[in-house]
Amino acid sequence: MVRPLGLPFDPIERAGQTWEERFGPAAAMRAATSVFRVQQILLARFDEVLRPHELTFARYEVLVLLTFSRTGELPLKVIGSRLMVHPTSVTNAIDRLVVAGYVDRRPNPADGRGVLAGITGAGRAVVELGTRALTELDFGLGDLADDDLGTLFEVLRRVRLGAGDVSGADS
Amino acid sequence: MVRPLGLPFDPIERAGQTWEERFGPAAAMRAATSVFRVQQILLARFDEVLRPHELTFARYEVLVLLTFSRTGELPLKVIGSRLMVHPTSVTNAIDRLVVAGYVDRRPNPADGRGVLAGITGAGRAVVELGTRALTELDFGLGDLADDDLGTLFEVLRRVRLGAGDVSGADS
DNA sequence: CGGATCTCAGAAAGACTGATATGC
DNA sequence: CGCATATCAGTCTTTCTGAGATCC
Repeated sequence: MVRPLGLPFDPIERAGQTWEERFGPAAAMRAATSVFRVQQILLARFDEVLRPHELTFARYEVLVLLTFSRTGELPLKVIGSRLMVHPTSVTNAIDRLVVAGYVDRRPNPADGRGVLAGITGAGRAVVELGTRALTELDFGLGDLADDDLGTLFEVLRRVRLGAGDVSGADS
Repeated sequence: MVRPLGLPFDPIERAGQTWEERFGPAAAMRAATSVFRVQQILLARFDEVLRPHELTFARYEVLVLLTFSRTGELPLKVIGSRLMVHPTSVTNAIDRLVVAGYVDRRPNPADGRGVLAGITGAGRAVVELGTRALTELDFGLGDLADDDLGTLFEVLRRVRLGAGDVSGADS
């Protein structure tokens, strides 16, 4: 749980004011800082409700991705690409999911170098529980109206597209 | 630097589609996931331009806060509160800033238990460099118009307020 | 005294580098 | 052969818990 600050003022707004006096326009600084703070708040909320299920949010995402595939298994390579995490982080996450019994490793019949992560019955069960917990939590965004959720997604998507999250058309 | 994915589709949008088929409304999930991804992108950009100055973004924030105080020094307690980080994280960050020569520790004359972190001349110089680098980078948000920056800040502020970032009035 | 401030030891997670075995 | 796919060892950063020293 993130400690509520309970400050008598908004620290980001306060910093923005001083910033404008010293350095100039602060709109980008305030927005970027807000992204950091909100990410911290959301991650703390997610990990809190997932901890009883022996999951972190990162590991939960892996399981969701596996349930989304037709066969319940995916090459580690694909997992890393979709979730945008480092290859060694994937190996690490899968290690822990295997220990928890939520996933197992299988050789990739289509590629002798590759490894498939396959979700187990226990994995499918825990995804249900985690999803219910996160949904009840409104993904930490219960203070936002549907309009705001859509706006937030669209604005952030512009940043992601600029970073090369997507190359081609489609979308 | 965050690896551009170059996927032929938007992985978050794709996940959102499957989510709606399986679990229901996906607006909150898409927005939350976007916050995580954009935070990752911004942090990578920031650390990249700050690394030559022996700074991480977290440490840069500490230095900025110090330059914003009249005397150039603040109790560690206040730093943690403003930047919303754990006390031990503050101790750790200050340790490294001291080693880099950007900060020194001073006893707090007003409170024998407390410690003040004071910025040095080298610290003030490096803040200038870091600020210039981040400003040139538009804080990673160069793809957004001023309207978008304001919208992003406002929407995220609603989330922060709900989390207790601010208790009283003012704002 | 109870409570606040800070430090330390230790654990955990994730991100990353560099090297390696294996197979395309 | 060069290249891709893991994995491993090890480092780094941040976060957190629990304990303690110090002082209000």
